[in-house]
Amino acid sequence: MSGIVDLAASVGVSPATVSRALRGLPGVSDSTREAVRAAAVRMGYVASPSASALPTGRTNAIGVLVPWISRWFFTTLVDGAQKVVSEAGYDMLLYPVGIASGKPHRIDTRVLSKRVDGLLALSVHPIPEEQAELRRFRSPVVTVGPVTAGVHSVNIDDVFAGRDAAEHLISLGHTRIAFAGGDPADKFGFPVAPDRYTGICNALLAHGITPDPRLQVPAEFVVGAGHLAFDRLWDLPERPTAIIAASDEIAMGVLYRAHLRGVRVPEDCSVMGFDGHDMSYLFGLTTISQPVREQGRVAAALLIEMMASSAAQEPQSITMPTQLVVRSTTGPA
Amino acid sequence: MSGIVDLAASVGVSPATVSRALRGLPGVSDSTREAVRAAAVRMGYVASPSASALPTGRTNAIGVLVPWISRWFFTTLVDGAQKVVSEAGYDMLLYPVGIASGKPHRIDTRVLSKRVDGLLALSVHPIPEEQAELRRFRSPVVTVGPVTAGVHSVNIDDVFAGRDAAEHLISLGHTRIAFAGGDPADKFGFPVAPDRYTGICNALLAHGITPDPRLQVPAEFVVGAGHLAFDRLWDLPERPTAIIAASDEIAMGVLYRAHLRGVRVPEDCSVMGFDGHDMSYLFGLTTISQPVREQGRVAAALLIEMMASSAAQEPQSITMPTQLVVRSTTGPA
DNA sequence: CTGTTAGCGCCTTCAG
DNA sequence: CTGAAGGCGCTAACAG
Repeated sequence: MSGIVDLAASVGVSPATVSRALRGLPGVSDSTREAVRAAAVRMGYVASPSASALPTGRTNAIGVLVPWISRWFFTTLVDGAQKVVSEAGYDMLLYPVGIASGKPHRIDTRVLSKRVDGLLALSVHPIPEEQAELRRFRSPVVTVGPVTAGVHSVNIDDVFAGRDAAEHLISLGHTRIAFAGGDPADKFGFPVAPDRYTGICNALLAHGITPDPRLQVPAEFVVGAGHLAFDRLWDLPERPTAIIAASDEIAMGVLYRAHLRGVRVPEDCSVMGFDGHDMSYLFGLTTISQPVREQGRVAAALLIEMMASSAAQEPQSITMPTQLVVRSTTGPA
Repeated sequence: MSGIVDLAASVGVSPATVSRALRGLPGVSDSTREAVRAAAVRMGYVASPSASALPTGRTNAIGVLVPWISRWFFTTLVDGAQKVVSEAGYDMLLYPVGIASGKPHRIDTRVLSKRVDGLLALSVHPIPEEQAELRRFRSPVVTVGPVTAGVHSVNIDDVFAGRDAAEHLISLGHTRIAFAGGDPADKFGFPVAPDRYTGICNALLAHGITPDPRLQVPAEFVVGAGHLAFDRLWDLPERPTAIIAASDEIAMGVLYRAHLRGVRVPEDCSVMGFDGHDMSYLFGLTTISQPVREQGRVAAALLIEMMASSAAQEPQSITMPTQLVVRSTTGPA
């Protein structure tokens, strides 16, 4: 375990010079710098991040707050961010947050701010405690998903996306359009599914169709939730002619269950989802796709830019476009 | 940003006492400990990891080397490991490794060993440089997947799994059994797909069937690779009656392509995969399932146990069971 | 261009 | 049970 002192001694310079040489700081002659570099490689020396974090106050790492790392949406965001982060020379700390256990993010600003130079918070819940905690964070913060006032964010327009989905079905002649999504037990007001539903309702109303509340059934963002949602909708006295699921994963569950019950898609019922899941094409699923990996990249890039320029910027909200992808699960009413 | 000195002053004790009190070390009176704790909470004090890493040499973090975070297998491993890691109070650093770019792991032992107390290496390639680097690592290392001599590992028996898959098809009367997997361009000898194929061949031979090399077509571990693989197999003069894909994802691609070309599964051709992907049931996919999340948990637990007990243990290899899951994509020949 | 001198914030002997 | 002193490995301000 050679330290900076050993290296300095072996080259015949002071530790300070080694530090300057290796970090590319000015004020070192080319020959000295080269000698130091060569010796560092030869001895396998790398500065200890912990040790240099002390005087500089910079850890050279960013933290990522993730609710469910195993869900496609988050995995893909992290994947997008990771490339940018590692290319910028930062390490990435992954922090699970407690939504999975029915509780919202548990952001412990104190430890975190001593561990990382910046924070990427995915799908932050719009509850005051959580948002306040995020704003209290001393280093730059970027969120992906629901907007937190005073914090930079990358997102899509869920209301618009919902409208687009409904417009597609309406143009196919559907009027009894159901929605599978939203969680009545959610005490934290996570807005994604509700926003998408709002967009749907807006579109219906704009076409003179009154939204039927019975056609809205709850569903978490998992495949399994689609099974139950389909059953509830299909057992209704007046069935829908089309189902919009709050995510592609839910839609996949809907399709599965429909198939099992002998319901033909799209002849008996159209189905569509949101997100543009990598596998949705396997099901021929019509969807409102969003650039998930790209959002991860953009958020990470913004974060890194903020960390570089210490000047505090006006919080900005970057909204990325969504796109209707028509496949074979939607058809005429 | 209150430090340990401020806290100590506010309680009226020395920094040393604060340190002992907060870390639960013996030699502090209950009353003092409580007073310190209360003050810490009140002032929002948490010890800086960087600062305490310096004297102790422990960073309180573990590193995870991941080739492709967005692939289901790795995501699920990380998910399993994460719970264990965070519950043990460690932070998790995610390191992308360069396999994606056609290069093997680039393990920079030097930085890493100053950043983390332990390493979880997923799907390490069996090339000497990489394995040597892993063994050189000073802190505990656990791998998941291919075994590295001298390093603890968690894995499954891929040869056995392959044999099981083939046995299932043979028992259904199949003799022309194809395999979609393996990468001829792989210069690093990643053994998973080859091992599975070896198991298949063993089973065939045990039943007096000579493996036909033309029935083995390459496929990376992605859905898209299944398309091409199916086409190549189905355009053969003598078609197979069953296809074993090296992973469920490849199998999904095979199914998609088969469906597109009007090939009925399993009437015209049986299809099965490996891994037990969360979504494989949606396709009725028969598979050899492995406990992926559990492997992540077990590997993380082993790693943490090693970090706790400084005593070096004999490297062990934990092999987890696989299981045939019969669904509807396999049937009589 | 380079070395010297102080810390960064915490932990850990060793006294008391 | 508690405090004082020294050091972990590196960086930063100041000399030279």
